[in-house]
Amino acid sequence: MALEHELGLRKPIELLPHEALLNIYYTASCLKKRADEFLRGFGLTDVQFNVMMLLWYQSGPEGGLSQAQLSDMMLVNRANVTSLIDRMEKAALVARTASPGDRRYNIVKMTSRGKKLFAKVEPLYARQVQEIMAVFKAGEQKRLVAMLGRIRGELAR
Amino acid sequence: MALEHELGLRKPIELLPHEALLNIYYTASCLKKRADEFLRGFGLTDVQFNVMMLLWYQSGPEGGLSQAQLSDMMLVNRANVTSLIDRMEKAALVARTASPGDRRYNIVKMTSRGKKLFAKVEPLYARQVQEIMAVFKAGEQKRLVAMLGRIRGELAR
DNA sequence: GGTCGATAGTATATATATAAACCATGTCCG
DNA sequence: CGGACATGGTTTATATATATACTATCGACC
Repeated sequence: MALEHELGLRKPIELLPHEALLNIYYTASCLKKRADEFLRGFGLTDVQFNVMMLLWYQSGPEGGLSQAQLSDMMLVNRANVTSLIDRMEKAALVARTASPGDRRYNIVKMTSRGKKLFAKVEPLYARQVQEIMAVFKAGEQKRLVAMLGRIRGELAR
Repeated sequence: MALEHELGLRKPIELLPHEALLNIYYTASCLKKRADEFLRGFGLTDVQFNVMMLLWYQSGPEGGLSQAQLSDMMLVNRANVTSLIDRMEKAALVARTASPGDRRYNIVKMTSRGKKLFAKVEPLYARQVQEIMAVFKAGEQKRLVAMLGRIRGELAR
């Protein structure tokens, strides 16, 4: 459906480039809401789940990631990661451990509770993602990925 | 560029549907950051500018929009609009006015300062949007809009 | 070997978002 | 009429985000 109707606008969006931009923006917002709603049932937020996904799939040789690495991989300010990890540590999902060589770093690792929860939730999450994205054939998904990559490339210039 | 490299991931994103989802999510995030950066120069946030755009282009016969209408058009909780309009009112960008017929409503209207600022900023903003989206021809932009609409349609089911 | 600059994490102030509970007002229907 | 229900706005608690300034640590270089 057209964004114009979904938002209940009285008048159409005038410029096509702006309509395209708003489509990206609001589609991301809808996807986030859906993910949050699904994950709330497990006591997680989408951001916290993303941290767990990064720790699960992207951990380095020390068995975790530093807060700075997490902030890079999430495109957020590193100040943000402090409170995020505080909350996740309080929920016993992750733990800060000292880095052996360099005392500036915290290595964030998943706890066994975190791992157990992630192992349970992740397949259900992946299934949802696949169901939603099944509106596209693989070729279309690749085309979408390529288009969005071009926009980010333009933004980075 | 591929998301994998932009985020500095050690391993590729395994599932294409998930890669597509993350592309939407991070592209929106990059667009938001860019808009915020541009608008900060005028003392605005992207959300506040969006409110002004809605008030400018979508105002009803009373010359404004209610907070509930704004929340619908922005896909946010109406609780959120209270503090947003508080801040914008403090900055003298908008004003709450009483609705003639129904005392439950606030009609939010732009102040003359708000209108003057918007009239100055909007053309510059529109130009930026057009420059960024100029990586696509009009036909591609339409295809992108259609694809994203299909995803939201799937989410709404 | 001590100072300088870079890097990691934290603290603070502020903006945006949600959910949930609440009050005031409108509407509808028996 | 009057109670039930719906709607608009606010409040509160909580989560996420930014910018900025601060501390601790590390490395490099004279």
